[in-house]
Amino acid sequence: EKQQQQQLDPNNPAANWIHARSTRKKRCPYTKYQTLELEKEFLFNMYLTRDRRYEVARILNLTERQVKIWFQNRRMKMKKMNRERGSKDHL
Amino acid sequence: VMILRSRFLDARRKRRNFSKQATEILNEYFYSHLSNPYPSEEAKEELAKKCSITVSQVSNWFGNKRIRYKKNIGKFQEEANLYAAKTAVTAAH
DNA sequence: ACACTATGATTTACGACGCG
DNA sequence: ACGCGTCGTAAATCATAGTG
Repeated sequence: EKQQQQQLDPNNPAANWIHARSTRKKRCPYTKYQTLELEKEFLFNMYLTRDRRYEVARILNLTERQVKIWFQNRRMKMKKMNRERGSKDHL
Repeated sequence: VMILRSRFLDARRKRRNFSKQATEILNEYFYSHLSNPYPSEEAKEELAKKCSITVSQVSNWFGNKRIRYKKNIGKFQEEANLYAAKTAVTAAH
């Protein structure tokens, strides 16, 4: 097992908080078209059925996993936007 | 209408750098918790209040700080020493 | 005015954990 | 066990602010 060092020494990188799975896929930004279509689908329904997910993935040339995760992230984004919109809605 | 809406939403990316005092507070926390710079939700709320920014902004700041620090520790060495000395003085009371 | 860098915010992709 | 949900995050990228 890894041994932890002290944080008092400035020379110490103090790094056990270095994660990063080596197998992680590099983030690749989606095209304008892909994003627009995903947004349209999200507007239609925030949650995907298995069939819709398959179709969307096929049409946009993304994996079903990517589409699933995009919707999960999109819901979190909406939640965050609502949270900030609720606390103070002046303007 | 959609255009106006999109412009408004894009305006979220309009930003101002945080105040010197806010950055000071955030850095103090970061360097005094260098072995585990992950503030709890409660700690984030406290930092947000002290810095006059939102909790999301505190999360963004720590996310950016952790990755940028890790990517180039050398570049932050001077800053790290500065805050280490500062907190040492504070601790010495 | 203009590169170039610093910095705050947003976007992909997971790991950890929850629930039915 | 499975499979999809949320939550918090890493890492890359974006967009602008700051600086020389």
